[in-house]
Amino acid sequence: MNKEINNIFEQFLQKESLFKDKKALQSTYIPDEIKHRDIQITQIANILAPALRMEKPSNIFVYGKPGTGKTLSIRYLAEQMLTLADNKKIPLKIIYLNCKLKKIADTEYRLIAQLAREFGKEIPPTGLPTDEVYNVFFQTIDGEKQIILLILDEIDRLVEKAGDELIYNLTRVNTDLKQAQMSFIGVSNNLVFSNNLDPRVKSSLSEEEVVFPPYNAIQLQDILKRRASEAFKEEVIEEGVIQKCAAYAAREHGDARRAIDLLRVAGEIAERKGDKKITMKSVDEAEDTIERDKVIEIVKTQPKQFQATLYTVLLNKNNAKNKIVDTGTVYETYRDLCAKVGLRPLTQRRVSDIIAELDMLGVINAKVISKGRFGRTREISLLLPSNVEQKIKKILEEDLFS
DNA sequence: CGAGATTCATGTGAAGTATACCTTTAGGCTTAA
DNA sequence: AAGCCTAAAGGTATACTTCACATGAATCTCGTA
Repeated sequence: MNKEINNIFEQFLQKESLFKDKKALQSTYIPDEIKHRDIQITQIANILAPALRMEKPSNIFVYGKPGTGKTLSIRYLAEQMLTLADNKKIPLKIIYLNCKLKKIADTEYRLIAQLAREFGKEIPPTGLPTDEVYNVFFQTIDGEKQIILLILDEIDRLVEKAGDELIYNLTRVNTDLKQAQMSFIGVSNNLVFSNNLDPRVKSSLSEEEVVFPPYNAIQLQDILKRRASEAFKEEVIEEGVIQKCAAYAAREHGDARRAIDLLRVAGEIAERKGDKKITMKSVDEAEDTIERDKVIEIVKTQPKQFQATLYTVLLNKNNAKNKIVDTGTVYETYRDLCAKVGLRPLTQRRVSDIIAELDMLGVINAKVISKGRFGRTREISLLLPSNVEQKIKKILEEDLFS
């Protein structure tokens, strides 16, 4: 074994970790107690409670900005209900689906297929009629008396891509079900989303509504302190670090997830450097790292064509004087690039859609504007810090030219 | 000078096509009685 | 004759293409003051 590598591991083991339990800062972690969301949690609990008596609860529509504890609260309740149901032998099933995940739940077929899979049915990725998959799903769940809670996270994404008819169909399944009953919990980050919904869909989905307001700085601090005490060992956090994390997040509409990420990454950075304490400086560094890692992760997992499109945007952006490019120039360079790397070029129509999707992912910023006499186009710009941009460029080059 | 027409470059919707994958069906081959 | 395998037929979802029309403000045109 390589001696250097071995050294790294040895050193790592000798170094005393700052963390006691890193899980407490990961996004999947559900704490025993959720702070400052009592009102929302009781509200939802009251609505869902009938499920434990085998009565179908009302459908709920939950909304609030990112990082306001929506997903966390619901998962927490789900967990509680499941343990209770398990003890008392109540046939309760809770399914959680995140609709923004590409290839999982972003079309009608895929959503239903995924649901059926949750119940242990094998559904092929394509080939079956959607009706058929519906049938399989119905029959599976109606096979026994049970209550099903379906949590659709980021439901706005789903509706945007697949239309609201799908939701309407889903909310009406109960009329066809003899034994089982199904309720919906739609979760959305987008506050105005429900206004664009078909009124019928809206009324059936949001029989009840729960709003999650942003946390304020004090609440954020409180949450962070709690998490930190679980995650870190005693005395490893320097004075003011928590406040700083909270302040950063409060600036971004009280996004607790961001605050927690910040703290975790700051801890990781400090640990890697061999520091004994997490300092303010680590937080600053974490601030840079986080955004970068998030975007990089997205970029890496995109299909080749998306990467190629993004790459041409990057190329053009640097040549343009005001850092803004338009669809036409992107498409031209895109074709050149395709020729260079041996990729079959797509039509401008498709590239236009891809640009729109990249915009939705938040990697680029594309706005449709009319330049009067000079036609109309998308003004594409990047909002990433230049070091992130360089890194992405490198990754794309590796991916594309190999 | 100003209202309305024109224009450009691309957005955008609808319909069609290619591909990958599915089930069903029919035929052919093997096997066992 | 029954059973099993394979290949063809017929069907679907998805990503993409093709076609055609929609947009919307800068610019042009032309009638009027």
